[in-house]
Amino acid sequence: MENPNDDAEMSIELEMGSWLGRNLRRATNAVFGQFASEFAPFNIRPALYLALSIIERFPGSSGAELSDYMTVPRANTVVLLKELEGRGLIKRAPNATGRRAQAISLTEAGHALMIELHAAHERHVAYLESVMSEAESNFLNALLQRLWKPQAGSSPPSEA
Amino acid sequence: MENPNDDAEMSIELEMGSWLGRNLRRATNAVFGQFASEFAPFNIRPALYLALSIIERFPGSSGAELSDYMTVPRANTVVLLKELEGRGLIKRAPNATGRRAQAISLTEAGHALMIELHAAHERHVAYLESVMSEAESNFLNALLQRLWKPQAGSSPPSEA
DNA sequence: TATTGTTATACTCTATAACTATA
DNA sequence: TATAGTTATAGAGTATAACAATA
Repeated sequence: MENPNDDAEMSIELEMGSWLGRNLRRATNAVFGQFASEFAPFNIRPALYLALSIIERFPGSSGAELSDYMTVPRANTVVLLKELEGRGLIKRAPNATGRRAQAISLTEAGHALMIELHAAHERHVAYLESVMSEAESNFLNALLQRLWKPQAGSSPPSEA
Repeated sequence: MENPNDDAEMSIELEMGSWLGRNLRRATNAVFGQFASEFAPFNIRPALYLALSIIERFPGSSGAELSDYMTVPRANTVVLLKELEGRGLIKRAPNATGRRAQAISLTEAGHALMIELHAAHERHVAYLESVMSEAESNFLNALLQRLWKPQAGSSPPSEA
């Protein structure tokens, strides 16, 4: 039997209110999957598009700043930057103030690609909008942020 | 500077409505992280707890059935079952109807552990309830399911 | 032939430790 | 000493291909 017990399965889903984590991950994968199908022609993953978008918006940022924007460990952005640089989409110039911090910016090819990526992104957003209303989306985002964003007053004042 | 531009960062988060994917992943990780901290003493990951819970509820299931319940490829449940069996939490008996399908059930140790795991799970749920109300949680779950669950009428009737 | 169990592999993002080079 | 950049490794869940054994 390929669906042993629909009622039972449903009860599993509903009773264990805390399958929230699972629900979250599946939704994540679904959204990323739709994103991937939209961006597949450009071979761009979500993380790459985010990095490119931030670089586009804040050209001249350093890798550490990019990491801050992405709220991701530096070690990870390094890999992204390496890949983007290898593909000729970004360039890293020695910062004016010194040689350590790198001033990252899009190349011409990067700018050109971003035009297409933004279009793909709009299609992705359109898909999401077909699934839920803007009000629902806003509420969803607010609830999600409540789960991971440090809430004001939720942590005691720094002891340092 | 460790937080280069709070306003800019916020604008990134808000303008790109489609950072929903990112928002989802971070929320997922946060929820799983809280789960992990609660289950750390037992060295049980979410997937293991889910598998154990299903086996507890539907003893005698086969691996394929468990895969159906979890909506996960068989290849993955095999690994989970192997780990759980290795830890003495489940047993696999030759099914009465034949030798292929395995009748999976909890061992005594498995049942004993589940008592503690359920308690840990309740603490996890309590945490989630401290973050959002039940109404919000229900709405969140509904929206999430809309993102990944096949919607009624969203796919054409089977052509088979 | 179809299904079950299995192994291996790959992919996503995230996270940590540890090293180098620079300021 | 502190920061930036880097490398390597690991962890979580998910997914696919491919094979053997069984029905």
